[in-house]
Amino acid sequence: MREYSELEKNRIAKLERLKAAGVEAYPTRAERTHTSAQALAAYAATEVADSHVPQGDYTVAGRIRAIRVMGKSAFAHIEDGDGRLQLYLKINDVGAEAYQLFVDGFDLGDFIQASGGLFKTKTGEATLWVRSFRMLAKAISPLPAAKEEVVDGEKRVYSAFDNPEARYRERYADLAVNAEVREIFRARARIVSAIRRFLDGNGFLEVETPVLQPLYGGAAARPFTTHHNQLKQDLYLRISFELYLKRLLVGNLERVYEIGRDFRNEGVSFKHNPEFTQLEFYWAYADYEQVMALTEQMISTVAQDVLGTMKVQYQGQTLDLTPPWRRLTMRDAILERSGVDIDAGPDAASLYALMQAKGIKTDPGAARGKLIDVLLSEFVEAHLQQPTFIIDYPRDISPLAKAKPGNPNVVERFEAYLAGMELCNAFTELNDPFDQEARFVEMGRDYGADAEETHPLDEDYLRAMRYGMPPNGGFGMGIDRLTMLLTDKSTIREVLLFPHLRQREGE
RNA sequence: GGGCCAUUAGCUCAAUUGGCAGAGCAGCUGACUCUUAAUCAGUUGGUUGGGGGUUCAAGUCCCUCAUGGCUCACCA
Repeated sequence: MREYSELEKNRIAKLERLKAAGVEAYPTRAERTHTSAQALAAYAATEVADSHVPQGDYTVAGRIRAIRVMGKSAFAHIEDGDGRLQLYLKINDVGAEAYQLFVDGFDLGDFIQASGGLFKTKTGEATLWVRSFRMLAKAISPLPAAKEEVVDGEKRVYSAFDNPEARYRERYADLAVNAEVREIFRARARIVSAIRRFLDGNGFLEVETPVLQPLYGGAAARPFTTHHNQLKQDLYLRISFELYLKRLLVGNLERVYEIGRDFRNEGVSFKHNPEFTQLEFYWAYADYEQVMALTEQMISTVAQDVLGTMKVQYQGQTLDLTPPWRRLTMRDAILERSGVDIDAGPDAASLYALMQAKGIKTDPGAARGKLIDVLLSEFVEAHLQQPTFIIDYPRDISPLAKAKPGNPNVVERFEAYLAGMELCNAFTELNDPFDQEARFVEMGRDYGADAEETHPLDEDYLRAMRYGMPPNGGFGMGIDRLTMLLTDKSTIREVLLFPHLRQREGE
């Protein structure tokens, strides 16, 4: 049973009074001739003899963010999608009845439409001298911010709404009250659109592949499971797009990409959300060197488009995205930071022994790829602040990547790191159906003890590959993480409109 | 899943050694026809996250549950 707070009861009473006075509190239509920014720009461009006399005819609409009543006149600030505008209401100009209605019936958070001319107050703020106004939508619940004003071009916030849990649970209120939060999502949209422009401009075709899949694959992650009732078939929410996009290369689509949602049934952290937005592209006749070059070009171009610079401020440091980025083999990276030469440990047992000798604690049963992963995340990642490509990964943790010619234990794969965080993952794609099948089987053996990490053998994918798949380079990147980097946010939740939170009791 | 921390009015936060739960803003009443954190006077608002315990007395100490934050683990 919903219970209204004292403040909400007040507003409901006001709503009743407005209705009694014949005011429609939720009219069907609104009118607007100018946004706040358009009105201010139009006024600024107007020749004005006496700035204290209202000029022009503007109708604006927005949410009331501040009200200052001084007896028989009142000031208010409204906020719309473009910014803020001050309103000035005077009893002589709007009429006693309407004026009283405003003072008694309008609250912070209400949507209002107002018409009049613009003038400058004696403190110099361009302000709408209201001739008429009306309610567009009455707010029943008070917005969770007490006060917020722009003074001397500087924003001052009082009692800001900044409790993270409340902000994420009631993101609508967060957005309504915190303009800088709206800005994050505008930036996010510009990032996605810049990526599309870049890939489209490079001859890539945007495609859409199934989210509901009979088999999951393309990454090592636990899937969400669902069920199709009529077909009586269990389905998985995809954990990656990879195997479907590469089927398209078999179909002679040479450059494809998809931007969409992946789902991974795993832990939630500052850089993991159960669903996240992924970009993957596949590029026929290219290898990982070409993909690397395209990657640094794409990300630096996006930064330039969105931020106007390739030197990005992130958590107090400057990340320079200007190509070319540093390239470092995984072996050298690990050797440099931990003193362990992974080439000297060609199998799990010998590598484990090397790590033991250095006093590095690990799980003795771990596969070689896992051990390398430990070395990388423990010794190297934190040092990879400036953009760096870590290249040439061990074969046994890369079942979809092609081996480096002359070195069967190493595959042509890279990951880009920025601010100590993995940003993207790419490789020269494996296109040999026999090798691919062997890898699938191998994965089943290496991780067989843990059924959840077993990579299911995708027979249809192998069938596709047997029709012939051109040599190609593939790429995957989390859009959320790129957005974190470009908006200077330290957690993924800040760049997701509705991050996953545990359900509250009773909801 | 583990560890640490947090949860007090609509919002942001106080509350000494366990000793009458407070402030600012918002709200309400009144004054005020160029204010901008408007100002001035008055005033309402609390199951201190839920449950249990110790105590003459618990926001404060103990147990437990819930949610969140940070962190570790997990995450080719």
